[in-house]
Amino acid sequence: MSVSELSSAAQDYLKMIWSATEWSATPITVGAMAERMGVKPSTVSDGIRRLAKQGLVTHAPYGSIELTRTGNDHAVEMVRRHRLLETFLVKVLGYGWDEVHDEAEILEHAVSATMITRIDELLGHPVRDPHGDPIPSPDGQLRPPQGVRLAAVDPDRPLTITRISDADPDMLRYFTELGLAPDTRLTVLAHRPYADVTTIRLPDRDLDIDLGPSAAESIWVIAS
Amino acid sequence: MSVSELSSAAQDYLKMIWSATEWSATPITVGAMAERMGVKPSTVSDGIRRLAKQGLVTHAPYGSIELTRTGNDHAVEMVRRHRLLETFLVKVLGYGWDEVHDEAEILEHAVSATMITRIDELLGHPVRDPHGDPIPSPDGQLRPPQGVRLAAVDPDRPLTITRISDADPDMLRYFTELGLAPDTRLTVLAHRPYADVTTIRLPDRDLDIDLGPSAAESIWVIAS
DNA sequence: CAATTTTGTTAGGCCAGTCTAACATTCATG
DNA sequence: CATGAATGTTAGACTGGCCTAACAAAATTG
Repeated sequence: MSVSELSSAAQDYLKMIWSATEWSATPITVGAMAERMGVKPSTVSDGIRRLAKQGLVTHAPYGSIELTRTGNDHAVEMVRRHRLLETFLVKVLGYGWDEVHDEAEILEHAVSATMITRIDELLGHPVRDPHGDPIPSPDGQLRPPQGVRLAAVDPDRPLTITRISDADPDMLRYFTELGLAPDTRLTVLAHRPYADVTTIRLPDRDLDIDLGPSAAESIWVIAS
Repeated sequence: MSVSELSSAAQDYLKMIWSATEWSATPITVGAMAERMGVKPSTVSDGIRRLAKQGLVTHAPYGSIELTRTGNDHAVEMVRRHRLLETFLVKVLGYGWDEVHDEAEILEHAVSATMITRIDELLGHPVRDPHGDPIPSPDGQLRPPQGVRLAAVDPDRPLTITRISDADPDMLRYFTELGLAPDTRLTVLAHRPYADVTTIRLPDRDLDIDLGPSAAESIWVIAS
Protein backbone atom coordinates (compact mmCIF):
# COMPACT_ATOMS: atom_id res chain seq x y z
CA MET A 1 0.00 0.00 0.00
CA SER A 2 1.28 3.43 -0.94
CA VAL A 3 1.30 6.39 1.39
CA SER A 4 -0.99 8.19 -1.07
CA GLU A 5 -3.80 5.79 -0.24
CA LEU A 6 -3.88 6.85 3.39
CA SER A 7 -6.37 9.48 4.46
CA SER A 8 -5.07 12.95 4.99
CA ALA A 9 -5.63 12.60 8.72
CA ALA A 10 -3.71 9.33 8.86
CA GLN A 11 -0.81 10.91 6.99
CA ASP A 12 -0.78 13.76 9.49
CA TYR A 13 -0.81 11.48 12.51
CA LEU A 14 2.10 9.41 11.18
CA LYS A 15 4.18 12.44 10.30
CA MET A 16 3.60 13.97 13.69
CA ILE A 17 4.52 10.82 15.57
CA TRP A 18 7.70 10.56 13.56
CA SER A 19 8.54 14.24 13.94
CA ALA A 20 8.22 14.08 17.70
CA THR A 21 11.31 11.92 17.93
CA GLU A 22 13.40 13.69 15.30
CA TRP A 23 14.90 16.26 17.65
CA SER A 24 14.38 14.75 21.05
CA ALA A 25 13.83 11.29 22.45
CA THR A 26 10.64 12.19 24.36
CA PRO A 27 7.79 10.19 22.89
CA ILE A 28 4.68 11.98 21.71
CA THR A 29 1.54 12.09 23.84
CA VAL A 30 -2.07 12.11 22.75
CA GLY A 31 -2.55 15.55 24.28
CA ALA A 32 0.42 17.05 22.46
CA MET A 33 -0.77 15.63 19.17
CA ALA A 34 -4.26 16.97 19.72
CA GLU A 35 -2.94 20.42 20.49
CA ARG A 36 -0.62 20.54 17.49
CA MET A 37 -3.35 19.35 15.14
CA GLY A 38 -5.96 21.60 16.64
CA VAL A 39 -8.38 18.82 17.56
CA LYS A 40 -9.59 17.32 20.82
CA PRO A 41 -7.69 14.52 22.53
CA SER A 42 -10.62 12.16 22.04
CA THR A 43 -10.25 12.58 18.30
CA VAL A 44 -6.60 11.67 18.41
CA SER A 45 -7.23 8.72 20.70
CA ASP A 46 -9.71 7.45 18.17
CA GLY A 47 -7.44 8.13 15.26
CA ILE A 48 -4.56 6.24 16.86
CA ARG A 49 -6.86 3.27 17.36
CA ARG A 50 -7.70 3.29 13.64
CA LEU A 51 -4.01 3.56 12.76
CA ALA A 52 -3.24 0.60 15.00
CA LYS A 53 -5.98 -1.39 13.31
CA GLN A 54 -4.26 -0.69 9.98
CA GLY A 55 -0.93 -1.89 11.37
CA LEU A 56 0.75 1.50 11.13
CA VAL A 57 1.34 2.05 14.86
CA THR A 58 1.42 -0.08 17.97
CA HIS A 59 -0.53 1.19 20.89
CA ALA A 60 -2.19 -0.27 23.98
CA PRO A 61 -4.66 1.95 25.85
CA TYR A 62 -2.75 4.40 28.05
CA GLY A 63 0.44 3.03 26.55
CA SER A 64 3.09 4.59 24.33
CA ILE A 65 2.60 5.19 20.63
CA GLU A 66 5.17 3.61 18.33
CA LEU A 67 5.38 3.51 14.57
CA THR A 68 5.59 0.11 12.94
CA ARG A 69 8.06 -0.40 10.12
CA THR A 70 5.37 0.39 7.57
CA GLY A 71 4.13 3.37 9.56
CA ASN A 72 7.65 4.72 9.79
CA ASP A 73 8.19 4.36 6.03
CA HIS A 74 5.00 6.27 5.31
CA ALA A 75 5.90 8.95 7.83
CA VAL A 76 9.32 9.49 6.29
CA GLU A 77 7.76 9.70 2.85
CA MET A 78 5.44 12.45 4.12
CA VAL A 79 8.40 14.30 5.63
CA ARG A 80 10.20 14.03 2.31
CA ARG A 81 7.20 15.47 0.52
CA HIS A 82 6.84 18.28 3.00
CA ARG A 83 10.45 19.36 2.88
CA LEU A 84 10.80 19.08 -0.88
CA LEU A 85 7.64 21.13 -1.29
CA GLU A 86 8.92 23.79 1.08
CA THR A 87 12.17 23.96 -0.86
CA PHE A 88 10.27 24.13 -4.11
CA LEU A 89 8.02 26.95 -2.91
CA VAL A 90 11.04 29.01 -1.91
CA LYS A 91 13.30 28.28 -4.86
CA VAL A 92 10.79 28.16 -7.68
CA LEU A 93 7.78 30.18 -6.58
CA GLY A 94 9.62 32.83 -4.60
CA TYR A 95 7.98 32.25 -1.22
CA GLY A 96 9.76 33.47 1.89
CA TRP A 97 11.20 30.67 4.03
CA ASP A 98 8.83 31.72 6.80
CA GLU A 99 5.75 31.40 4.55
CA VAL A 100 5.98 27.88 3.23
CA HIS A 101 4.98 25.65 6.10
CA ASP A 102 1.20 25.88 5.87
CA GLU A 103 1.12 25.63 2.10
CA ALA A 104 3.35 22.53 2.16
CA GLU A 105 1.21 21.05 4.91
CA ILE A 106 -1.73 20.95 2.52
CA LEU A 107 0.09 20.18 -0.72
CA GLU A 108 1.88 17.19 0.76
CA HIS A 109 -1.46 15.36 0.84
CA ALA A 110 -2.27 16.19 -2.77
CA VAL A 111 0.88 15.76 -4.84
CA SER A 112 1.59 12.52 -6.66
CA ALA A 113 4.79 10.51 -6.35
CA THR A 114 5.53 11.55 -9.93
CA MET A 115 5.33 15.22 -9.06
CA ILE A 116 7.62 14.77 -6.08
CA THR A 117 10.15 13.07 -8.33
CA ARG A 118 9.99 15.90 -10.84
CA ILE A 119 10.34 18.54 -8.16
CA ASP A 120 13.33 16.71 -6.73
CA GLU A 121 14.96 16.65 -10.16
CA LEU A 122 14.16 20.28 -10.89
CA LEU A 123 15.79 21.29 -7.62
CA GLY A 124 18.84 19.09 -8.21
CA HIS A 125 18.14 16.63 -5.37
CA PRO A 126 18.42 19.04 -2.44
CA VAL A 127 19.41 17.57 0.93
CA ARG A 128 18.19 20.38 3.19
CA ASP A 129 14.98 22.37 3.18
CA PRO A 130 14.73 26.15 3.72
CA HIS A 131 14.75 25.73 7.51
CA GLY A 132 17.82 23.55 7.39
CA ASP A 133 15.96 20.31 8.00
CA PRO A 134 17.33 17.26 6.18
CA ILE A 135 15.28 15.93 3.27
CA PRO A 136 14.95 12.13 3.31
CA SER A 137 16.08 10.39 0.12
CA PRO A 138 13.50 8.47 -1.95
CA ASP A 139 14.42 5.26 -0.15
CA GLY A 140 13.88 6.86 3.26
CA GLN A 141 17.48 7.50 4.26
CA LEU A 142 18.22 10.76 5.96
CA ARG A 143 21.41 12.14 7.28
CA PRO A 144 20.92 13.52 10.77
CA PRO A 145 21.74 17.20 10.63
CA GLN A 146 24.74 18.56 12.39
CA GLY A 147 24.37 21.11 15.11
CA VAL A 148 23.21 21.65 18.65
CA ARG A 149 20.61 23.89 20.17
CA LEU A 150 21.71 27.47 20.62
CA ALA A 151 20.67 27.18 24.25
CA ALA A 152 23.42 24.60 24.77
CA VAL A 153 26.51 26.18 23.23
CA ASP A 154 29.41 27.89 24.96
CA PRO A 155 29.75 31.66 24.58
CA ASP A 156 32.22 33.49 22.37
CA ARG A 157 32.63 30.91 19.63
CA PRO A 158 31.84 31.76 16.00
CA LEU A 159 28.71 29.83 14.98
CA THR A 160 26.56 29.32 11.93
CA ILE A 161 22.86 28.55 12.05
CA THR A 162 22.16 25.13 10.53
CA ARG A 163 18.51 24.76 11.39
CA ILE A 164 15.55 26.72 12.66
CA SER A 165 12.51 24.77 13.77
CA ASP A 166 9.49 25.58 11.63
CA ALA A 167 7.05 24.70 14.39
CA ASP A 168 5.97 28.28 15.07
CA PRO A 169 5.35 30.53 12.04
CA ASP A 170 5.15 33.66 14.17
CA MET A 171 8.56 32.94 15.59
CA LEU A 172 9.88 32.44 12.06
CA ARG A 173 8.56 35.83 11.02
CA TYR A 174 10.22 37.34 14.07
CA PHE A 175 13.50 35.65 13.16
CA THR A 176 13.17 36.98 9.63
CA GLU A 177 12.81 40.51 10.97
CA LEU A 178 15.91 40.02 13.07
CA GLY A 179 17.85 38.62 10.14
CA LEU A 180 18.15 35.16 11.67
CA ALA A 181 17.99 32.40 9.08
CA PRO A 182 19.87 29.22 8.16
CA ASP A 183 23.50 30.08 7.37
CA THR A 184 23.41 33.29 9.41
CA ARG A 185 26.62 33.67 11.45
CA LEU A 186 26.48 34.60 15.09
CA THR A 187 28.18 34.34 18.48
CA VAL A 188 26.63 33.67 21.86
CA LEU A 189 27.66 36.46 24.20
CA ALA A 190 26.12 34.97 27.33
CA HIS A 191 23.42 32.76 28.75
CA ARG A 192 21.71 34.41 31.66
CA PRO A 193 19.87 31.58 33.34
CA TYR A 194 17.70 33.42 35.83
CA ALA A 195 16.60 35.97 33.28
CA ASP A 196 16.03 33.07 30.87
CA VAL A 197 17.80 35.03 28.18
CA THR A 198 20.50 34.15 25.70
CA THR A 199 22.28 37.15 24.21
CA ILE A 200 23.73 36.70 20.76
CA ARG A 201 25.73 38.93 18.45
CA LEU A 202 25.38 39.05 14.69
CA PRO A 203 28.83 40.16 13.56
CA ASP A 204 27.74 40.75 9.98
CA ARG A 205 25.13 43.26 11.09
CA ASP A 206 26.88 44.46 14.23
CA LEU A 207 23.78 43.74 16.27
CA ASP A 208 23.13 42.19 19.69
CA ILE A 209 19.87 40.36 20.37
CA ASP A 210 18.31 38.84 23.49
CA LEU A 211 16.47 35.58 22.87
CA GLY A 212 14.05 33.83 25.19
CA PRO A 213 14.23 30.12 25.90
CA SER A 214 11.81 29.01 23.19
CA ALA A 215 13.83 30.89 20.58
CA ALA A 216 17.13 29.53 21.89
CA GLU A 217 15.69 26.01 21.72
CA SER A 218 14.47 26.50 18.16
CA ILE A 219 17.79 27.53 16.65
CA TRP A 220 20.48 24.94 15.96
CA VAL A 221 24.06 25.93 15.26
CA ILE A 222 27.43 24.50 14.35
CA ALA A 223 30.93 25.93 14.92
CA SER A 224 32.08 27.94 11.93
CA MET B 1 -16.98 32.96 1.33
CA SER B 2 -13.98 31.87 -0.68
CA VAL B 3 -13.95 28.95 -3.05
CA SER B 4 -11.26 27.36 -0.88
CA GLU B 5 -13.77 26.85 1.91
CA LEU B 6 -15.94 24.59 -0.21
CA SER B 7 -15.50 20.86 0.08
CA SER B 8 -13.59 19.13 -2.64
CA ALA B 9 -16.78 17.47 -3.85
CA ALA B 10 -18.63 20.78 -3.99
CA GLN B 11 -15.79 22.31 -6.02
CA ASP B 12 -15.99 19.39 -8.43
CA TYR B 13 -19.73 19.66 -8.88
CA LEU B 14 -19.56 23.38 -9.61
CA LYS B 15 -16.73 23.03 -12.08
CA MET B 16 -18.50 20.23 -13.89
CA ILE B 17 -21.78 22.13 -14.15
CA TRP B 18 -19.91 25.11 -15.53
CA SER B 19 -17.84 23.02 -17.92
CA ALA B 20 -20.91 21.37 -19.39
CA THR B 21 -21.97 24.63 -20.94
CA GLU B 22 -18.55 25.86 -22.05
CA TRP B 23 -18.59 24.09 -25.42
CA SER B 24 -22.24 23.38 -25.98
CA ALA B 25 -25.52 24.77 -24.78
CA THR B 26 -26.92 21.40 -23.64
CA PRO B 27 -27.42 21.58 -19.88
CA ILE B 28 -25.85 18.93 -17.68
CA THR B 29 -27.90 16.03 -16.33
CA VAL B 30 -27.55 14.23 -13.03
CA GLY B 31 -26.70 11.02 -14.85
CA ALA B 32 -23.95 12.60 -16.92
CA MET B 33 -22.40 14.17 -13.83
CA ALA B 34 -22.50 10.88 -11.98
CA GLU B 35 -20.80 9.08 -14.82
CA ARG B 36 -18.07 11.68 -15.25
CA MET B 37 -17.35 11.75 -11.53
CA GLY B 38 -17.51 7.99 -11.18
CA VAL B 39 -20.27 8.00 -8.56
CA LYS B 40 -23.88 6.90 -8.51
CA PRO B 41 -26.68 9.23 -9.59
CA SER B 42 -28.14 9.19 -6.11
CA THR B 43 -24.90 10.69 -4.81
CA VAL B 44 -25.04 13.52 -7.30
CA SER B 45 -28.72 14.13 -6.64
CA ASP B 46 -27.87 14.47 -2.98
CA GLY B 47 -24.85 16.65 -3.65
CA ILE B 48 -26.88 19.01 -5.82
CA ARG B 49 -29.39 19.36 -3.02
CA ARG B 50 -26.61 20.37 -0.63
CA LEU B 51 -25.25 22.84 -3.17
CA ALA B 52 -28.70 24.36 -3.56
CA LYS B 53 -28.98 24.68 0.21
CA GLN B 54 -25.73 26.67 0.16
CA GLY B 55 -27.08 28.94 -2.56
CA LEU B 56 -24.58 27.83 -5.19
CA VAL B 57 -27.05 26.30 -7.63
CA THR B 58 -30.77 26.48 -8.28
CA HIS B 59 -32.54 23.21 -8.71
CA ALA B 60 -36.08 21.91 -8.30
CA PRO B 61 -36.51 18.12 -8.20
CA TYR B 62 -36.45 16.77 -11.77
CA GLY B 63 -35.67 20.28 -12.93
CA SER B 64 -32.62 21.79 -14.57
CA ILE B 65 -29.43 22.59 -12.70
CA GLU B 66 -28.26 26.19 -12.89
CA LEU B 67 -25.36 27.95 -11.23
CA THR B 68 -26.15 31.02 -9.18
CA ARG B 69 -23.92 34.06 -9.52
CA THR B 70 -21.84 32.89 -6.57
CA GLY B 71 -21.72 29.33 -7.82
CA ASN B 72 -20.59 30.53 -11.22
CA ASP B 73 -17.82 32.65 -9.70
CA HIS B 74 -16.52 29.70 -7.72
CA ALA B 75 -16.71 27.42 -10.74
CA VAL B 76 -14.72 29.85 -12.88
CA GLU B 77 -12.12 30.16 -10.12
CA MET B 78 -11.74 26.37 -10.11
CA VAL B 79 -11.36 26.34 -13.88
CA ARG B 80 -8.69 29.02 -13.58
CA ARG B 81 -6.85 26.94 -11.02
CA HIS B 82 -7.09 23.82 -13.11
CA ARG B 83 -5.83 25.41 -16.29
CA LEU B 84 -3.04 27.37 -14.65
CA LEU B 85 -1.90 24.22 -12.89
CA GLU B 86 -1.91 22.26 -16.13
CA THR B 87 0.15 24.96 -17.78
CA PHE B 88 2.52 25.03 -14.84
CA LEU B 89 3.01 21.26 -14.86
CA VAL B 90 3.92 21.34 -18.54
CA LYS B 91 6.06 24.47 -18.57
CA VAL B 92 7.83 24.16 -15.23
CA LEU B 93 7.81 20.50 -14.28
CA GLY B 94 8.16 19.05 -17.77
CA TYR B 95 4.97 17.01 -17.87
CA GLY B 96 3.56 16.00 -21.24
CA TRP B 97 0.40 17.87 -22.19
CA ASP B 98 -1.44 14.55 -22.15
CA GLU B 99 -0.35 13.78 -18.56
CA VAL B 100 -1.46 16.80 -16.63
CA HIS B 101 -5.19 16.46 -16.28
CA ASP B 102 -5.40 14.06 -13.34
CA GLU B 103 -2.64 15.77 -11.37
CA ALA B 104 -4.29 19.17 -11.81
CA GLU B 105 -7.64 17.69 -10.86
CA ILE B 106 -6.27 16.92 -7.41
CA LEU B 107 -3.99 19.91 -6.94
CA GLU B 108 -6.74 22.40 -7.77
CA HIS B 109 -8.38 21.51 -4.46
CA ALA B 110 -5.19 21.98 -2.47
CA VAL B 111 -3.42 25.09 -3.72
CA SER B 112 -3.93 28.44 -2.04
CA ALA B 113 -4.96 31.62 -3.81
CA THR B 114 -1.44 32.88 -3.12
CA MET B 115 0.13 29.96 -4.91
CA ILE B 116 -2.13 30.42 -7.92
CA THR B 117 -1.09 34.07 -8.08
CA ARG B 118 2.59 33.14 -7.95
CA ILE B 119 2.20 30.47 -10.61
CA ASP B 120 0.37 32.94 -12.83
CA GLU B 121 3.22 35.44 -12.43
CA LEU B 122 5.92 32.84 -12.99
CA LEU B 123 4.23 31.80 -16.23
CA GLY B 124 3.77 35.40 -17.38
CA HIS B 125 -0.04 35.43 -17.15
CA PRO B 126 -0.78 32.79 -19.78
CA VAL B 127 -4.17 32.98 -21.52
CA ARG B 128 -4.35 29.41 -22.84
CA ASP B 129 -3.56 26.08 -21.21
CA PRO B 130 -1.68 23.19 -22.87
CA HIS B 131 -4.86 21.91 -24.51
CA GLY B 132 -5.69 25.32 -25.90
CA ASP B 133 -8.43 26.06 -23.38
CA PRO B 134 -8.70 29.68 -22.28
CA ILE B 135 -7.55 30.53 -18.75
CA PRO B 136 -9.98 32.81 -16.90
CA SER B 137 -8.43 36.00 -15.54
CA PRO B 138 -8.36 36.54 -11.75
CA ASP B 139 -11.63 38.48 -11.96
CA GLY B 140 -13.34 35.67 -13.84
CA GLN B 141 -13.23 37.08 -17.35
CA LEU B 142 -12.43 34.68 -20.11
CA ARG B 143 -12.17 35.21 -23.79
CA PRO B 144 -14.09 32.53 -25.64
CA PRO B 145 -11.58 30.67 -27.75
CA GLN B 146 -11.69 30.92 -31.49
CA GLY B 147 -12.29 27.85 -33.56
CA VAL B 148 -14.88 25.30 -34.56
CA ARG B 149 -15.02 21.57 -34.24
CA LEU B 150 -13.02 19.70 -36.83
CA ALA B 151 -16.14 17.72 -37.62
CA ALA B 152 -17.77 20.92 -38.87
CA VAL B 153 -15.19 22.47 -41.21
CA ASP B 154 -15.07 22.43 -44.98
CA PRO B 155 -12.42 20.30 -46.69
CA ASP B 156 -9.25 21.56 -48.34
CA ARG B 157 -8.63 24.65 -46.24
CA PRO B 158 -5.42 25.10 -44.27
CA LEU B 159 -6.23 24.85 -40.57
CA THR B 160 -4.47 25.11 -37.22
CA ILE B 161 -5.55 23.25 -34.10
CA THR B 162 -6.59 25.71 -31.38
CA ARG B 163 -7.97 23.32 -28.82
CA ILE B 164 -8.14 19.64 -28.00
CA SER B 165 -10.64 18.58 -25.36
CA ASP B 166 -8.90 17.06 -22.37
CA ALA B 167 -11.92 14.97 -21.42
CA ASP B 168 -10.39 11.64 -22.43
CA PRO B 169 -6.74 11.03 -21.47
CA ASP B 170 -6.48 7.94 -23.66
CA MET B 171 -7.56 9.96 -26.65
CA LEU B 172 -4.94 12.58 -25.77
CA ARG B 173 -2.23 9.94 -25.71
CA TYR B 174 -3.44 8.72 -29.09
CA PHE B 175 -3.31 12.25 -30.46
CA THR B 176 0.19 12.64 -29.09
CA GLU B 177 1.29 9.53 -30.94
CA LEU B 178 -0.22 10.90 -34.13
CA GLY B 179 1.45 14.26 -33.61
CA LEU B 180 -1.82 16.10 -33.12
CA ALA B 181 -1.54 18.92 -30.58
CA PRO B 182 -2.53 22.57 -30.24
CA ASP B 183 -0.88 24.59 -33.05
CA THR B 184 -0.51 21.56 -35.31
CA ARG B 185 -1.43 22.47 -38.88
CA LEU B 186 -3.70 20.26 -40.92
CA THR B 187 -6.25 20.08 -43.72
CA VAL B 188 -9.50 18.14 -43.85
CA LEU B 189 -9.47 15.96 -46.95
CA ALA B 190 -13.03 14.68 -46.59
CA HIS B 191 -15.86 13.87 -44.25
CA ARG B 192 -17.35 10.49 -45.03
CA PRO B 193 -20.65 10.53 -43.19
CA TYR B 194 -21.77 6.93 -43.45
CA ALA B 195 -18.35 5.60 -42.52
CA ASP B 196 -18.32 8.18 -39.68
CA VAL B 197 -14.79 9.10 -40.64
CA THR B 198 -13.03 12.41 -41.16
CA THR B 199 -9.79 12.15 -43.11
CA ILE B 200 -7.18 14.79 -42.39
CA ARG B 201 -3.74 15.52 -43.79
CA LEU B 202 -0.80 16.80 -41.79
CA PRO B 203 1.23 18.69 -44.40
CA ASP B 204 4.23 19.09 -42.10
CA ARG B 205 4.55 15.35 -41.71
CA ASP B 206 3.10 14.33 -45.07
CA LEU B 207 0.64 12.03 -43.32
CA ASP B 208 -3.05 11.22 -43.78
CA ILE B 209 -5.16 10.13 -40.81
CA ASP B 210 -8.72 8.85 -40.44
CA LEU B 211 -10.49 10.11 -37.33
CA GLY B 212 -13.70 8.81 -35.81
CA PRO B 213 -16.51 11.09 -34.70
CA SER B 214 -15.42 11.44 -31.09
CA ALA B 215 -11.97 12.54 -32.21
CA ALA B 216 -13.36 14.94 -34.79
CA GLU B 217 -15.59 16.44 -32.09
CA SER B 218 -12.68 16.84 -29.66
CA ILE B 219 -10.43 18.86 -31.97
CA TRP B 220 -11.12 22.53 -32.59
CA VAL B 221 -9.49 24.40 -35.45
CA ILE B 222 -9.20 27.84 -37.00
CA ALA B 223 -8.30 28.85 -40.53
CA SER B 224 -4.58 29.48 -40.87
C1' DC C 1 -51.87 8.19 -25.47
C1' DA C 2 -50.74 4.25 -22.64
C1' DA C 3 -47.16 1.38 -21.49
C1' DT C 4 -42.49 0.86 -21.01
C1' DT C 5 -37.99 2.53 -20.46
C1' DT C 6 -35.03 5.93 -18.76
C1' DT C 7 -33.84 9.17 -15.50
C1' DG C 8 -33.94 11.24 -10.98
C1' DT C 9 -35.09 11.22 -5.98
C1' DT C 10 -35.66 9.50 -1.43
C1' DA C 11 -34.85 6.43 2.39
C1' DG C 12 -31.80 4.18 5.06
C1' DG C 13 -27.15 2.48 5.95
C1' DC C 14 -21.97 2.90 6.37
C1' DC C 15 -17.49 5.13 7.28
C1' DA C 16 -14.13 8.61 8.69
C1' DG C 17 -13.51 12.25 11.37
C1' DT C 18 -14.93 15.43 14.36
C1' DC C 19 -17.32 16.94 18.83
C1' DT C 20 -18.97 16.82 24.07
C1' DA C 21 -19.61 14.42 28.21
C1' DA C 22 -18.70 10.81 31.16
C1' DC C 23 -15.51 7.71 32.77
C1' DA C 24 -10.81 5.34 33.54
C1' DT C 25 -6.11 5.39 34.36
C1' DT C 26 -1.79 7.29 35.60
C1' DC C 27 1.06 10.72 37.67
C1' DA C 28 2.58 13.88 41.07
C1' DT C 29 2.68 15.67 45.32
C1' DG C 30 1.51 16.62 50.14
C1' DC D 1 1.09 6.16 49.61
C1' DA D 2 -3.41 8.21 49.09
C1' DT D 3 -5.68 11.54 46.90
C1' DG D 4 -6.46 14.99 43.58
C1' DA D 5 -4.92 16.64 39.12
C1' DA D 6 -3.70 15.60 34.64
C1' DT D 7 -4.14 12.71 30.91
C1' DG D 8 -6.36 9.29 28.00
C1' DT D 9 -10.43 6.49 26.53
C1' DT D 10 -15.10 5.42 25.50
C1' DA D 11 -19.88 6.40 24.36
C1' DG D 12 -22.99 8.66 21.71
C1' DA D 13 -24.15 12.23 18.36
C1' DC D 14 -23.52 14.75 14.03
C1' DT D 15 -21.89 15.79 9.11
C1' DG D 16 -20.47 14.95 4.40
C1' DG D 17 -19.97 11.85 1.05
C1' DC D 18 -20.70 7.68 -0.56
C1' DC D 19 -23.64 3.28 -1.33
C1' DT D 20 -28.03 0.12 -2.54
C1' DA D 21 -32.83 -0.44 -2.96
C1' DA D 22 -37.21 1.27 -3.60
C1' DC D 23 -39.90 4.55 -5.57
C1' DA D 24 -41.41 8.74 -8.59
C1' DA D 25 -41.38 11.38 -12.63
C1' DA D 26 -40.48 12.15 -17.34
C1' DA D 27 -39.52 10.72 -21.93
C1' DT D 28 -40.00 7.59 -25.64
C1' DT D 29 -42.29 4.83 -28.52
C1' DG D 30 -45.55 1.28 -30.39
